[in-house]
Amino acid sequence: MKYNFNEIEAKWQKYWAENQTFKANNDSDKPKYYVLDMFPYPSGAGLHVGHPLGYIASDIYARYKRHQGFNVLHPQGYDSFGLPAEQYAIQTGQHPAITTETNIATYRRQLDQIGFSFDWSREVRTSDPKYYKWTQWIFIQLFNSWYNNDTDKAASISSLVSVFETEGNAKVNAACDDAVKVFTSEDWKGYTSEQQQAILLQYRLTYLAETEVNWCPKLGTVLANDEIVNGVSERGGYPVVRKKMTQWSMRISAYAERLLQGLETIDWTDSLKESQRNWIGKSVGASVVFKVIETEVTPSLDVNDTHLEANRNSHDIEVFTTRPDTIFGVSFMTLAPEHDLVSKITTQAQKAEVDAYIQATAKRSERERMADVKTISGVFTGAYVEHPFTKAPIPIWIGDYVLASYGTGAVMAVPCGDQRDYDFAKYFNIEIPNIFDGADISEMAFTDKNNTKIANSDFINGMNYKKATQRVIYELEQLGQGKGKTNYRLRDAVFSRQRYWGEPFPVYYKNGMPQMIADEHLPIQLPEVEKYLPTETGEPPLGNAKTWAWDTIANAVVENIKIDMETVFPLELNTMPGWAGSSQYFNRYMDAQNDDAICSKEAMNYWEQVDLYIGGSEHATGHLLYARFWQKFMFDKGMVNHDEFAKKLINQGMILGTSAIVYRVAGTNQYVSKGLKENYEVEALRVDVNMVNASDEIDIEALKNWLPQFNDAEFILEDGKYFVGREVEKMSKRWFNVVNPDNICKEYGADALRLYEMFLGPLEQYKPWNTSGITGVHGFLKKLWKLYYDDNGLKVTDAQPTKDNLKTLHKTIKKVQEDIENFSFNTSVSTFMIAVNEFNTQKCTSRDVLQPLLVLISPYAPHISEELWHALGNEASISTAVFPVFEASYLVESSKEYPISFNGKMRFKMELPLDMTKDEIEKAVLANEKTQQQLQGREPKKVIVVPGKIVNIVG
RNA sequence: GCUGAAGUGGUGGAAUUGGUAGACACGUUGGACUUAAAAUCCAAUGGCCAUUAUGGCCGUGCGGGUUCAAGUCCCGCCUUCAGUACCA
Repeated sequence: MKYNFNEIEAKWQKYWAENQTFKANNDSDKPKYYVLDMFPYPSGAGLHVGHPLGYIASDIYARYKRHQGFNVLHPQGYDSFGLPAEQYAIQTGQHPAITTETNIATYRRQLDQIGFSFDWSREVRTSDPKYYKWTQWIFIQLFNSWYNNDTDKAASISSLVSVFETEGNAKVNAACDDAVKVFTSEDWKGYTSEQQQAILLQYRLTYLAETEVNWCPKLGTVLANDEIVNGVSERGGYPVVRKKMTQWSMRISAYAERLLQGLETIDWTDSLKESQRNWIGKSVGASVVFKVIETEVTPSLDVNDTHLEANRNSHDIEVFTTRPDTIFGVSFMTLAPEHDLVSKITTQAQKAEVDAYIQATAKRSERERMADVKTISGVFTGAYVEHPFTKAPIPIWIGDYVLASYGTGAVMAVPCGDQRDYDFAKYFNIEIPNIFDGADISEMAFTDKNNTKIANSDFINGMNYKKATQRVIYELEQLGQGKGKTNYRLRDAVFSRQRYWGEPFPVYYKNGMPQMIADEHLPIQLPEVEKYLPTETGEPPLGNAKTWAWDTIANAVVENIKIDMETVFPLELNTMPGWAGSSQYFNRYMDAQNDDAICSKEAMNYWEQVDLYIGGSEHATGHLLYARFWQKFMFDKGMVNHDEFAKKLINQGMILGTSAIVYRVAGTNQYVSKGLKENYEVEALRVDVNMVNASDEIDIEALKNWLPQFNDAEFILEDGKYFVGREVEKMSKRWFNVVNPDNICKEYGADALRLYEMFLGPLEQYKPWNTSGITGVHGFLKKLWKLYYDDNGLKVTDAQPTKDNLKTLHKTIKKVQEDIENFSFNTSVSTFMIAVNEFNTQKCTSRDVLQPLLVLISPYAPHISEELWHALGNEASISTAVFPVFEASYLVESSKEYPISFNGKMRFKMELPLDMTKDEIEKAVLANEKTQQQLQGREPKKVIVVPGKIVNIVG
């Protein structure tokens, strides 16, 4: 019988689907295990061989856990809202739902042919109204919540309202907008409903606010910080500018500290945790208030602009510093050009110069400002602040090295202790007082805070950094001009997108204030639009919808013409960002068909949280941070029972493409083989890798037919062959280096694909795909097959296994089990190859070892294992089989080949019984002829014997 | 700059955590089978030297160190990749 993999794989895939072999049960007595993949965005290009890498790894683990007796949840779905489908819709008019549906069908076919053990009965699609109903629902819960810093958790907004009604907001310690004003209970009761709603918006966990956003004109939408790479959009690489817009935001900053602390409790990779720590960017220091000296200040200050901070006036400048100990080294103050106070404090004399500077910096895009960090620029405002302790006047400057978006947008400049302040001071000839004992600051600032004592600093002279910091904070508190403060870089996340293909908000507007639609009317479904572009007035695409208004009597979406602002109101035109749908899908899988809740309490109590999550590290500061935020919120609200959603996370690396390059002689249609290209002036062109064989030789006829430009090309050959150059880069259509798993499955089989992807190298690593190597694992599968079948049929017998048979089997069990548990799937493949070779050499036919061998291999190569498993007479699927138990006794040997070393260098080997004592071993080795030969009559100085391992003779 | 990861044959990568470096596979070379190709099988394959079998020397990015023994541990460099960056 021949190994007909195509037939076998189709047969068992059908069997698994029909028998729902991998359906997970929500009420089982077995222990549970939840293995999750990052669900894919179904793009039009389909899967390439790089995509399934992580899925194969998680599938091996899931199948292994099933063999270990766990009830395994291994679901899959689609993150099906997103830009490409919408871009395609704009170009073709095709509804994104249709494209998405087609793409999903392709993905499903491709995934199925690889033989994954997914429980498809729990499939979710983020663009499915049945699913996004719950995304909308969570949005409403966030809207109806605020963050109480005293209890350190989210609480319902109604609890906040009752505090306002009884005592105002003076004692409320909330994560809220900085601009919140103090009011009493009487004030509160006197406010109109709109005023009250406006105040509550400043507390809600999702709120509407005018924010400076990253606007991408080309995409016509705002982008989150993590969607921008090097100043251009991650998708498409278009320029991004800053722009003020009214947007929904998520108050993720409220959770900054808990997101940081939570990292300690989860088993994620260090690099990923570090990325998140950097992104959260905690820094501890102090906030200091500097009072503007009033001489020239324009009198038209807004006296009503009171801040929660006591003692603060509108013409005070608050700064954040991590070095309060250097406060006596302050010689100027720098404000960001965008700082609110700039226009208020600038003197008449400096006004023209300041305005010119602000205009110049505003013109420069963020990108230019980032690229150009060396140029020092700034301008004096003419105003001064008073030093809190010395009362000396300190000049206020503006400089674009200060960022409006970090801290307070103002810094106290200490040129002797900070290099940027130093450079600025040198450039503008500002004084640089030295406050470090013995430090040399003639060339550069002294930034080493741990190796100096403070000098020239009044009450902190002679103190170290730590003591001085404490003292300065204490003194500032006494003055009411500062306090210890922790600052986070993490910004609130903008949650609005001016796109069509995303979750609509369950929000309508009444008197300009947002109103939530009640839970029972969800989902609010995406309306039909005539075109997917922004409207002529610049509104988002939903502005094109004719039926997009909320009738508060009928509780239904109705036609826009019915809007009367009495009972029918306009609906929100923005949609939610890509990360909305992916921030809670892992909980939905636990109970995917539930219409009454995201997940029932019972299901939640059973599955608890994801035990193993496998996905790419590119989501470190996006999805993985937002999902943790939502999970913590849901935990606060008692919807889930863990405040981290994934216990363990592994980042799979990427499989890269190996592009093929031909060299065209400049200005001709001649192509020169790689080895001869040095003799010509050439330009490199990428060609389809599928025309190139394993030795880098290209099929010239195929190339000629590939594109018209090659039809009458001439080739300069080496040894009658044309060799291409190679380049390792991301697999992408534009480099013609995409390898399609469909072709691999057809030619070598899914099992070969699975084994080979694992064999390529460690899971976490980036590695190039090279199709020629697959013959190795393909050959292994054929050998495996031949171990069970020869020309006469099945050759497995009931013969007693030999000692050697058992030794090979148990060696393999031990190694494979260790490998799977350590996620070193690459080395298991080698282990299987060695085992099969050994069984071949042993001429093993014994069912007692060949049957357990199949179970070991089945997580990796499920189809062939299932086929042979049934051929051996088993009725049920191999996935119900128990993983063989390792018995150490089979590996015990009575003797071993000892390496005998001289001065650490191995010289020869010697067979010695393992039960010998140290002394006996030493004696035996010294008595050996070869040892004597090596010693040449000398006495050894020392003999080191490590029983079972090595003998080393020092002489 | 900072943070994280990593440097082992022509290539992908192993090495039981300090104990025979290069498993396994690709590629290459030679051979068998075949009219031929494919497939399959066998042999060789880190470098250098020697050879009648046996052998010898050098080798895990570089330079030191610890140790009977270092790819592995310590110190100091170099390089590559990834993330992040005027963060006060």
